[in-house]
Amino acid sequence: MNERAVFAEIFKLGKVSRPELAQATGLSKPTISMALADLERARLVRPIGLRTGNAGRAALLYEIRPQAGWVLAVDIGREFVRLALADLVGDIAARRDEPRKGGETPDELVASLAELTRELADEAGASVGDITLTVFGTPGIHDKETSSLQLAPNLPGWERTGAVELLAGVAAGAPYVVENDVDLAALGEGAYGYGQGVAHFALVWIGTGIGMGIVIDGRLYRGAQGAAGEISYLPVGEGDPLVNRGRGMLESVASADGVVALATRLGMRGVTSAKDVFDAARAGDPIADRVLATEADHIAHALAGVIAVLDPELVVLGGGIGVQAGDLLIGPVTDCLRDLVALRVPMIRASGLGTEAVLLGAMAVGLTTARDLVFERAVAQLPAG
Amino acid sequence: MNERAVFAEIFKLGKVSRPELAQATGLSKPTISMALADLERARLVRPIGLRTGNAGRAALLYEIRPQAGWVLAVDIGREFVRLALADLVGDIAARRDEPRKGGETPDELVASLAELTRELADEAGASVGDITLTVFGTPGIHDKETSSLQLAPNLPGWERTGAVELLAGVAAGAPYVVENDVDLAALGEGAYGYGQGVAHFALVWIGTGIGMGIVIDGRLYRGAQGAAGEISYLPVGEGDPLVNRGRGMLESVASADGVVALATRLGMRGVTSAKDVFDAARAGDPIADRVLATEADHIAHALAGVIAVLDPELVVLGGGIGVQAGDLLIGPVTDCLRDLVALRVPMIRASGLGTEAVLLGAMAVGLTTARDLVFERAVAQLPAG
DNA sequence: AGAACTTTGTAAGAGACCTTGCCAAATTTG
DNA sequence: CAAATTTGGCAAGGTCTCTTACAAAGTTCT
Repeated sequence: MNERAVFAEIFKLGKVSRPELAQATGLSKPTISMALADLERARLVRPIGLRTGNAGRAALLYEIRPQAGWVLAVDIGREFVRLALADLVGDIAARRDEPRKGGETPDELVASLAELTRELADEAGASVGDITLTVFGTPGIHDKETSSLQLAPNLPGWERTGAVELLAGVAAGAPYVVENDVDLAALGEGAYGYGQGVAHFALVWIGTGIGMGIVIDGRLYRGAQGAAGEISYLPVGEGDPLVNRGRGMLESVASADGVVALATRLGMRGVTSAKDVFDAARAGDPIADRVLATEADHIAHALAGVIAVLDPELVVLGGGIGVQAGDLLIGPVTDCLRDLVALRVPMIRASGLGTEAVLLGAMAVGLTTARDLVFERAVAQLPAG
Repeated sequence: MNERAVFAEIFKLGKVSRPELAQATGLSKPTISMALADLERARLVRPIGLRTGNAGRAALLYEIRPQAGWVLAVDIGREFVRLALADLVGDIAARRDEPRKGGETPDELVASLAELTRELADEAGASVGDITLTVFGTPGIHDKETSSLQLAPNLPGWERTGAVELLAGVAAGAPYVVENDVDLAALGEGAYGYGQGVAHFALVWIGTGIGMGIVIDGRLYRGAQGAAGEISYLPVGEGDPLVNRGRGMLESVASADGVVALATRLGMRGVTSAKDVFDAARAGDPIADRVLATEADHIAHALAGVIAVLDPELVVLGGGIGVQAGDLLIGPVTDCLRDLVALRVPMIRASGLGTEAVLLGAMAVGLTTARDLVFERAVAQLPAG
């Protein structure tokens, strides 16, 4: 139908008049009026007032009715659970970061998420039943065959068949999507970060673990098993690959733990986190400098492989290390890549989204999906209403 | 329009009756009749006769008019130039393999290709002017900005700005497409080989050089600069990466030259080509076995990186080494990958298309593009005719 | 061999949908 | 306050496709 095109256009343009819609969609005025009447009956859009100031008659402006749908985004991280509830236009009405207790069973986690969701809905002046769609960002790989999470050691119990289906209980049975957290961060980068308007890019996530989200033609690429971008297993650095089985070579040398281990090995004292090393480097500590140089070298070698395969236009560094030390790493990594890459080195940038990347990505996916859902549902019952 | 759907369906089904088309497209019988009348007036399809045998009235069968378009596929290889001329349904009407003189200038090469094209057109009972589209497969990367070929040392002179435009002269100014040969081989594998029906796969080409073609969602993925899959630069094997600058580490250890070099280093005598080594291995030569094992190991390590990034459903080995030694390599490579890959190892197969892969891929691209071209052209002048 | 049945192809009618053209309403500008 | 301009609504017309009905041409059964 034509209503779909009009609906999509209103999202793109915000407050908009009929003639503007006609212009944008290429449809005629009567068609636009008809479509708007239907959309208004379906309570998807609403008139917002007159725009005066231009010559001629004042135009009646329409906008999406924000309360036509609600999206809940949930980032299930290692230490925190983050939630955001937004209306259909994407304005976040309620937000919460909650430290995780650790070692919860799936049931316990779902129960606490459900409680938080109720609180958020209250705060937003909505009810849990109004939630159109929930998007969960989790570590590991969501195996849809068995509804379980693989390769997610920090979520014990979720590797069991059917465990993922428990998440339906968070928002009273509303539809939900489960996506890898790094993949969501990549989508967040594409929607709100440096990936805007870039067709092909990769987000490399370096933190406690290492992963990569790949965006091709503006859409997430997951691979055949949903394991695309699992670069923690890239053969990088010295040593027998078999020694590090199960964790991945790149991950063991380049992750936060790897940075701390190397710093300690080189003689730094009192280092308990990667951030300590970066702070020391900023203060001019020569050992920390060497650690950083080694880290940049490892990252560059990993990126060389990624670039050879994918030839992206842009690589964004995210995750704990990307956020904390991105500014220190971009330069050396780019320099090192010049020696490793055949053609032009793609842009390398540090993510500006910080710890919000996953949640923002979840919201971006959720909003586009929710818009389709809401439209489908409303149009299905249009003839009756 | 609806004619497009009907046209596409006839390609898929071959000889087909109106009721079958109605069934397949979901359109009604009168609509099909109308569309067929238009297509016939445009000389895109033709009635081919009655099908009797079924109960009821005999159905009039229609098919694509093969002479409605011609596609020329050209594989510009290192030692040979291969050409094939096919009609719009894909039947190859004329075929030619010509050894290259070596060291030709672009003008000389184009002139000899143009002469061969004339001969092929004669053989096929067509004229050069009938050719709808030409597809060229070349080594290196086609830079569309400058109309030149990069990273193609075997095609001297083609790195100059505008050189690629000379190719228009091969088939009297008909539209043409220039694509990397390995990428075309991947598309060939997708259209006629093991890649049929596989959404995400990679074709790894190992011969004199090394490359990879990536198919994602059934379509070729080229990357931002057209350099996706240039895996010759993957950091694999021992040694200083800088030593092998310009050639790529993987390429220097795993290509045909690399195999010969390793065999000689390990003490084999009289080895001049990789094929000698494989023949010896088949005859039970222990040194050749070791060379093969090493080769399998190198390939597996390279594939481990590719798989970690792309998570393909299938990896096909092609090119000289893939074709000659695919059967010997598949086993050891797969075994080795089990130790290097986190999740399930994708299928690894040796291409069955042999030296035809590039040409078949060029033909596959050419046919789909030519169908669109022919349709567009014919429908544009329909109102008049 | 002929009647009955099945399938195919065409013609006519009807309905949905969108556009064009025209006119009234509302606001700014001179 | 009138002219100009833009907006919104209404009516008529055209295009496209489907449904229905029927004629045509084959097969199968008796």
